[in-house]
Amino acid sequence: MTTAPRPRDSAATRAALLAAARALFAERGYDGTTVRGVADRAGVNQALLFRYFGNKEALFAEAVSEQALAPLSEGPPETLLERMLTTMFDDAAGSAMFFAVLSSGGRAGEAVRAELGAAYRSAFAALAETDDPVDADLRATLLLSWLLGLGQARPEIGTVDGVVVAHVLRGARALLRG
Amino acid sequence: MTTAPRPRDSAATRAALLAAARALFAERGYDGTTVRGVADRAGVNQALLFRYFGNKEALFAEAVSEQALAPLSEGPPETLLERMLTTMFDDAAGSAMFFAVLSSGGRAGEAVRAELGAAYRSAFAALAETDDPVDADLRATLLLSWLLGLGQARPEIGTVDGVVVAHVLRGARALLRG
DNA sequence: ATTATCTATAGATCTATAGATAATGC
DNA sequence: ATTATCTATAGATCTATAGATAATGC
Repeated sequence: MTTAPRPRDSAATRAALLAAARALFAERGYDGTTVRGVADRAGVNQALLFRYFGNKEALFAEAVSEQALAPLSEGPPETLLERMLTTMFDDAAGSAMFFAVLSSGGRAGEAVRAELGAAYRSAFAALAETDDPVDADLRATLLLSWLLGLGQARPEIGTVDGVVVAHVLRGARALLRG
Repeated sequence: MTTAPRPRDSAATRAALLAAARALFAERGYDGTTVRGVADRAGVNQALLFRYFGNKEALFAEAVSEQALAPLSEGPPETLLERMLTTMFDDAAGSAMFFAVLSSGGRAGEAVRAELGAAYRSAFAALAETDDPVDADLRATLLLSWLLGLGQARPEIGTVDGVVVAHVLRGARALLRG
């Protein structure tokens, strides 16, 4: 019962680890994901993870940061929320990396999380219809909280057609523009 | 540096453990809370926790379930959301046990969480203005997700006066009655 | 010869248990 | 004598590292 050794391809191994990490971090958050789980899912020896990324936190940052910021630059701020909700609830397993970051509790990934949160917060704050910048920021934070909760409850909510998106958009509009 | 042994009072020790557990579970969720952390906070030897509660999960259930259901019976459904938001954002450290349960990921406390979620969901679903019971349930779930996210982001949001409550109520109203 | 992969294990937690110690009630 | 408290430790993870093995490139 000896397993055949992996073909020697460092680029592929690295990519497999990143893909596995993205899937697991998105599904279980930072603490709920073990390096061994990532390595197993990637079909890679666990020690290689450390060889390529150094430690768990560096893997997290590299796996997550780029994709998590992507929605910000893929369209205008006005459609940001709708695009996020659509990829989350309509596109099958739509890579909700954004949520992986936000839901990764503890002090781990603090830097990544802060950067990401600030970027989204300011995007949403700009949509708030209020003259008070503090209030605009607060509303954006409350909206981010909703997205955080939705990300965690997603397995329970399931992938319904456009109904979820419509409901949330209606609530968010009242929050930002009420 | 020997510590004086605790006075022998099993009732007080038990109560101290429950109080410490409530605080930590609320703050860090199930996985983020260690039995040693609970015992230390209670000023109690860690082995006593197992003597009195058997295991971590039983402690969680006993510490959390009663308080987490309390808001349901402390007023009419129409004011449920407002009461929850108020204790969460206005009452200093308002015991948000509800959130402790919801945010305690993994399979731990599954029974407690399912029971609690169902109770709140049906209370909110009854407020949704739709003839479709499935849609009512969906809207309630989306609202619960918001509360979950708010519970986790609370430290960041801070305790502002009534502004947070008003914003969330406005969004929730649009969600349920839109 | 270089370097990707794997084995083995250290060291740090964490939950849980067995059994010793010591304070109260009779 | 009873029982609340404490000591010590087992056993299971989990992150991380050191160093052996084996596949490729020259």
